[in-house]
Amino acid sequence: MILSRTSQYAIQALIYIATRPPGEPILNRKVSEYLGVPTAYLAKIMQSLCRGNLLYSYRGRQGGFCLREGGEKTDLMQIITLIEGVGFTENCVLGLKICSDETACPVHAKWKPIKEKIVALLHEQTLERLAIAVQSGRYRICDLPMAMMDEMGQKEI
Amino acid sequence: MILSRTSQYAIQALIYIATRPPGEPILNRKVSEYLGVPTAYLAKIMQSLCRGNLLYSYRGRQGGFCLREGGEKTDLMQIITLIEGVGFTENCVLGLKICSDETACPVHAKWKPIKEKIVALLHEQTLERLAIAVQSGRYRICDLPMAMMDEMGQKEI
DNA sequence: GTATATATTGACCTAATTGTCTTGAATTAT
DNA sequence: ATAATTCAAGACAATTAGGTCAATATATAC
Repeated sequence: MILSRTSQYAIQALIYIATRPPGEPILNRKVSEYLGVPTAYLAKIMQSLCRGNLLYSYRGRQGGFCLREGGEKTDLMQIITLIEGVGFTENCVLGLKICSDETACPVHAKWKPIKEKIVALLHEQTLERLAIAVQSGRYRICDLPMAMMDEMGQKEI
Repeated sequence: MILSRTSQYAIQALIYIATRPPGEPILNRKVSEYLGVPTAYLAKIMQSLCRGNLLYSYRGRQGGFCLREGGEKTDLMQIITLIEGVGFTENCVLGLKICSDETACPVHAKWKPIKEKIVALLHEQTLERLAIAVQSGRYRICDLPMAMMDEMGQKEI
């Protein structure tokens, strides 16, 4: 698996939050129900995202989570780096501790341009773009069919 | 991390075996010492590679492991698929159970061509090519400096 | 045949990841 | 003030990946 489950949940949650009206806190419980991911686990991930300055959190009634100002400009690379660290793209494919342009594993040279493409892709995918894609109805961030998703939305707003 | 440690060990071991004279069994212990990976753990991985028809194993004195006939044509994609299953490239980046060209996550379309490039690269990297690259002395499959690697080689042959 | 060397097997251990639960702190509505 | 609601924090449990060990089966050398 390319991304850890934790990164996947983080990305899904952030895209979902980005599709909601900004400044209006959304509950962790609602996000987890929507995405179908474990509530308590998502809560910890949301905490990391707060500590990583991607989200604001508010306690008490009317509380919840909001994107920070400018948060729509956050891209997937930032999120993944926050959760998994820089090793995600920097480490050697074969696991060598030392693998650079000078002293390389036999895959290094071929892998490098692909890695750069991956990084470029992850950088160009901002929450803003992803949220718009989802709002268009052509793309999904969870496995529930559209009908159920609408239903859940109606019930709560 | 893109590849699991297990896949990394498997690839390193197979490349190393491919650099040795074919038909001459090499000990698991020697491979693990050369690569600097846990002997007992590598033994289990070698077993998987036997069950996956990439290696032959021989017990008793003069025993060890050999590439199967034509094994030099084995490519990295085959090895990874054997160890991690097909999900490695087929699964959705965001972890959705359902994500195809028809019903997709918002990254799917952009990710697809990159994924294809990764798969193509992994397919063109055969043990034969990788072994030649390592034998040229320009590339490494373990973290030991060349001097120590030579030394280990001398001691045993 | 006996001893030695090797892979095989399965049980076991350890660490990391993923997931759960309980308690506490902060905020708001009444 | 009080009660209700929400996030924060840390302990805990379950699962998986990574790693170890001991007993066994098999082959070879002598």
